[in-house]
Amino acid sequence: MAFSKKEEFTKEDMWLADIAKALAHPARIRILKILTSMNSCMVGNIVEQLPLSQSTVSQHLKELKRVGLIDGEIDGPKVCYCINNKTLIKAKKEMDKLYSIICNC
Amino acid sequence: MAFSKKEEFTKEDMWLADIAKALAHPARIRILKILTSMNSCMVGNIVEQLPLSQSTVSQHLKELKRVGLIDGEIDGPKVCYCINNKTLIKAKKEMDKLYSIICNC
DNA sequence: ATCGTTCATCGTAAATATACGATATATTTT
DNA sequence: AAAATATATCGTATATTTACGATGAACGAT
Repeated sequence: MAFSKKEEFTKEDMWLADIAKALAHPARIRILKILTSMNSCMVGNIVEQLPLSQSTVSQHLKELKRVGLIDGEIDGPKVCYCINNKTLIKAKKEMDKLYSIICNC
Repeated sequence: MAFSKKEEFTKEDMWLADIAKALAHPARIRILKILTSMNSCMVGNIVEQLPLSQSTVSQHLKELKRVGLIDGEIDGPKVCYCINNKTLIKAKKEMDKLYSIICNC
């Protein structure tokens, strides 16, 4: 491959594709749901609810954070993750825009 | 890695993650838009509008077809691709469901 | 100061994705 | 039957993703 051609598309399509990529693993969808349902947002509590190791969960959290779907706030030795509503609302808006273009929904 | 743990999640989360995966490349988002905007749906016409080779576009079409977002109908030596509205509507519905759970949108 | 807790990062291995040219297949045209 | 056209698939190379254990860094408690 040598290099990716992803850059040769519109910023809009690239952004949406990147959001989709962040959602492209059931663990990450699950994590978003967990973050919503729990009062606590500690990594440990998330790990408990997933069939994955702590390091793997940490990587998934990193990917969600990369696109801005979640934020992590350091709280002593712990880290408290939470949904970033602003990004999520933008994602929903862009997603709806795509659907309105390509579909009769 | 040796094996994937994707199977250890709910069918719902797996399905949505798989749809997201299909949308996780700007070329595939572009293809969906092209299929909507054009009367013709020949592969050749799609290739013309993308900075990618014919074989690469063919692979992207295969991925979209895999999850049922598009259908391909053989028409002589050509293949006519089109959006599968049924899958798209289901995808939108499931996507909205996710957003309603995790977001105040 | 050391210890336990919490989490990220490093190193590593296997799987999957992305991209292309070359080739194969199928059909239409000549 | 041969040539042209349209597309899929194969082979291949590189990049990225997924997963884990081990290690490291930061903090609070002892």
